[in-house]
Amino acid sequence: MKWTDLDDNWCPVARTLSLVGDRWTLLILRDCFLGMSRFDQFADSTGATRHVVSSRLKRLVEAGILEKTAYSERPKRYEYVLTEKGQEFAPALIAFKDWGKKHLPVRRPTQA
Amino acid sequence: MKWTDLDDNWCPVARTLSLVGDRWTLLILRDCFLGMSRFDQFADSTGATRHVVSSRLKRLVEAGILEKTAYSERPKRYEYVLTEKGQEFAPALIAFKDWGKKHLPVRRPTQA
DNA sequence: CCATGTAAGTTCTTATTTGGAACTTACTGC
DNA sequence: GCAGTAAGTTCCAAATAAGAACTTACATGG
Repeated sequence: MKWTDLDDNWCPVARTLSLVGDRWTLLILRDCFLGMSRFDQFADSTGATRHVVSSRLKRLVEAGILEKTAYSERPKRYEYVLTEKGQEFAPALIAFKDWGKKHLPVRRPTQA
Repeated sequence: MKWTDLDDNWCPVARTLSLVGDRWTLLILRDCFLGMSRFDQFADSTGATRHVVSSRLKRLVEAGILEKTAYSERPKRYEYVLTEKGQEFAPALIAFKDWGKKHLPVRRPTQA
């Protein structure tokens, strides 16, 4: 069975993950919650390749989780913003954050 | 940057996802919460291939999220059970379940 | 008009992961 | 010895990801 076959699975967790469960997707959503909205911000912050960021953003927009809007007409420039639907991923990200803080403390001090 | 480089990332969400963010992992954890504990149960329920299930279980045991115990000595047979650490993924899975129920209603009736 | 810069992708090649199915091991029972 | 059970392992093909360069559409300055 393929991962993409999960979109109409009996289980809501599976249906959700079929949208956001590929690598880097949830980290892009994290960045949106942190206030980022530009393509290069996502690429720099997550560390994913530009192609993957592009592919993930397209998927998230198609799913109605992010909204792609132009913030400049000439030249055409876009930003990606969480929709209300997207805002509702907050509990999941908070849960992962709490888990990571408790169980995976940073072993060395963070550098800028 | 590779996905596996995230294990000592500044962000706890990233560190968490470096453990559980690969395809099928969270669905295996879902199955554990549902009471499943055997290898074939995970393979049948998730739909992932046996190789992927094996690889994911190994990773989860290494991370201390699941515990692999023998429930039979002859022949040697194993089951996988959530540790306390693993139990603490419940909020994340509940969040995805809630999101999926609200935003991705099943379009056709589920069959047995 | 040309060069440079910016932002957002797109393309191409290589490396890695996943999908699929068969196979292997260690037992039990007949 | 064969069939069955449970838990993996192996191999090959397909898909995805990593990495880096390239392209497009603008603006600006000389």
